[in-house]
Amino acid sequence: MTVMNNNGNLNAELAVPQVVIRRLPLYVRILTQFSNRGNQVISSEQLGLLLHMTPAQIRKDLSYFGRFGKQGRGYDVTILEQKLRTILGLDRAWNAAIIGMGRLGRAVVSYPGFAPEGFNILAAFDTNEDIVGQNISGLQVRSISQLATIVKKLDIKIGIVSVPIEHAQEVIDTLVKSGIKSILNYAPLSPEVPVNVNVNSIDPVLSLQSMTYYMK
Amino acid sequence: MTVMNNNGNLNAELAVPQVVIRRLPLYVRILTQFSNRGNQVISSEQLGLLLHMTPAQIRKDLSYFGRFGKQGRGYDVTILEQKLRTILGLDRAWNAAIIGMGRLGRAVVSYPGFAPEGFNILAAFDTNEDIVGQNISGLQVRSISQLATIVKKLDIKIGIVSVPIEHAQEVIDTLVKSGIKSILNYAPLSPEVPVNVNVNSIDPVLSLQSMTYYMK
DNA sequence: CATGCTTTGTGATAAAAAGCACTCACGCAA
DNA sequence: TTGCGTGAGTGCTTTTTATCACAAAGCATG
Repeated sequence: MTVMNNNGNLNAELAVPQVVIRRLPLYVRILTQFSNRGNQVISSEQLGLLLHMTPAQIRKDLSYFGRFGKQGRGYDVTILEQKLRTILGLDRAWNAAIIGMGRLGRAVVSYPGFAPEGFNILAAFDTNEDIVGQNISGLQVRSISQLATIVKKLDIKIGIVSVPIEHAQEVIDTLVKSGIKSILNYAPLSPEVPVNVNVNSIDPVLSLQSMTYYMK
Repeated sequence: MTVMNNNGNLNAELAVPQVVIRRLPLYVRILTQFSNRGNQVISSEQLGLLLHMTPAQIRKDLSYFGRFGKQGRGYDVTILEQKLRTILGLDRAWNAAIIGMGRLGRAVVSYPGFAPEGFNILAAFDTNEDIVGQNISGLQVRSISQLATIVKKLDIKIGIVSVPIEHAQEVIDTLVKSGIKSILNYAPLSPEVPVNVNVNSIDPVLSLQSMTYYMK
């Protein structure tokens, strides 16, 4: 794709806004459901209805990546799903390691939503020597000192942080040092990471704390 | 506060953007930490450093609610924290009920992050008659048929949904019918709710699925 | 194979959000 | 006191995001 950006530079690949990227998985999910119900074609209007967004936004979002629809008809559900999965890198499996095997960590590894989507937690770590060595949900808990080695050996690309807040930054630093570029963080802080590392935080308390604003 | 909005109408209360509301809990959290370390004053610059955002944005956000700082000095940590807690409605406790006491629900009720922030899960429900009646983490699991009664009796304002996706919409409808206006949803769907009901979804898979885009 | 209906793809426009930069309040020090 | 340095508050500008609206494309139907 050759584009001209607002500085007039040719061939500067137009970056896709992050908001758009964050919506693509929603589209994938709906397409999967829709296809499972036996539908072959879906319009941006139907998608919008299911996702509570305007059809125009969906069409715009998709137009960043190509022309997937047919005028007067809509999108082929299976094809669009496949295209989006490829764009997002969901056409392959990703290996993850989890650090922190306390209550939260145990809940995360036993959550059945990851594996069907191709996210495999292959290794578990902890700093507490009482926990290290235990077998939890089929995972042998290892010492954090082995992190870098195992990350390389098992081709782990994603780090999941489920340690208490006071150890979170330190653990994240260790993950970064071992070459991890993507971190799913369950600890309630805004971690410090290099710009080329991606952190996404799961924080239900923040969600509740903003909802209460509307409850008075 | 008397303001003139962009239609020229007087006395139309300027709505605070939702993005701003979603950032306030972050400020509260940092202020609490900062105060625990014995600091009495914080500048928008320091806050911005800790939260990875520009000082200007923080000042703008706060200016929606009043003038809390002192020029040449910064913000009194304790006072600002208290003001923000009041604005967000965090100066009181909120009662919640959880629906779905499977693996996920058990993990949620045993998560120790809610209570210290004033979110108390006072009741647990399930549809499965094998689970109803059990005592889990000190909560007697009740039948969903009792939801509306208990919501009233215990003054429950928040519903937490941790049922499998196939029951989620139905459970959310039940919550709405029983008068709940705020829902924390752990099921992977975009639920259908009336406009006056607020749903916030916790969805780690979506997070992972957008991170993979940047991992190729 | 024309006609009408539908729905995409996309420039243009509007709305929302973020950031800049300046004024002035405040505190401190001499 | 006065003068200086710092940092809040805010109007204005820029950037980003969302929406509009319409031309063109595809399908169905007769």
